[in-house]
Amino acid sequence: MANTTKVATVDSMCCSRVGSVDFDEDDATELSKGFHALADPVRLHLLSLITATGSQGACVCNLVEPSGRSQPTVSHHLKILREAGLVTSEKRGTWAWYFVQHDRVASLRTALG
Amino acid sequence: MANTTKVATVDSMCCSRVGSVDFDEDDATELSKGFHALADPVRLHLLSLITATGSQGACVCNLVEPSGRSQPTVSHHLKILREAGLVTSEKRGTWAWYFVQHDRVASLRTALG
DNA sequence: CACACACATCGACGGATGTCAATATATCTT
DNA sequence: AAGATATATTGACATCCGTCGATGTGTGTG
Repeated sequence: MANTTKVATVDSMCCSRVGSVDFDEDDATELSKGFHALADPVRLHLLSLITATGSQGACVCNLVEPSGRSQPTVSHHLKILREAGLVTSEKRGTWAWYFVQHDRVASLRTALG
Repeated sequence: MANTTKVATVDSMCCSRVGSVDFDEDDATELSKGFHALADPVRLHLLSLITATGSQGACVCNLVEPSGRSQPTVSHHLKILREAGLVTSEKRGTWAWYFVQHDRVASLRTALG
């Protein structure tokens, strides 16, 4: 109980854990943005494909076909994952590479328990 | 890698972990339902309030006012949490009590890493 | 039985979301 | 410079979602 105060929560990311006494509407709003990004099967599949590459990252050109969606749709979902902080991207020539932001994933996991 | 086969995943709940080689569209669809239930600040707040009661559970009558929403809206969100398997409910006289389904929460946490 | 109370369901509304075709932008190749 | 390739953006559309007021349902109380 000692390190559950607002002040003690680190890294600007987030939050009090769900179930904590000081888990308030602001925490809920912040957290819900992260879970919202995970609340779509295409995005979860994309995140899984990117995660499976380890630190190497995934090229968009290798994500479109396995996702079963059009290229613009994949681009749209990757943008949502990026804006939620779950992935980062890097342009390499013509290609775009995506990487998992493990810290953010971990913060969501931690908030659940 | 030895216990990541489909067969080895336990408890009917779910799933291969995100990033696992055999995390497929079906896993993504199943998981996304769980995260969808968490993708709303009101539902996260409700879940937190219920979690904070421990094994005692929370009466709906104690959830409406802190949520800042109308009673029908709270009832709507509780239904979504229930259908996602994150909470259970029990009628006691005129009141309805809600309890966290810790197994389900844990399965979502586990799927994240 | 009649009334009050707690909760669920229904109906409606505005706004958000997932999807794709078309188009724009940027980079590489010849 | 011209074309080819990879990705992002735009626009349109159907569907889904959160919200509330009104109403339904079941339970306890006088």
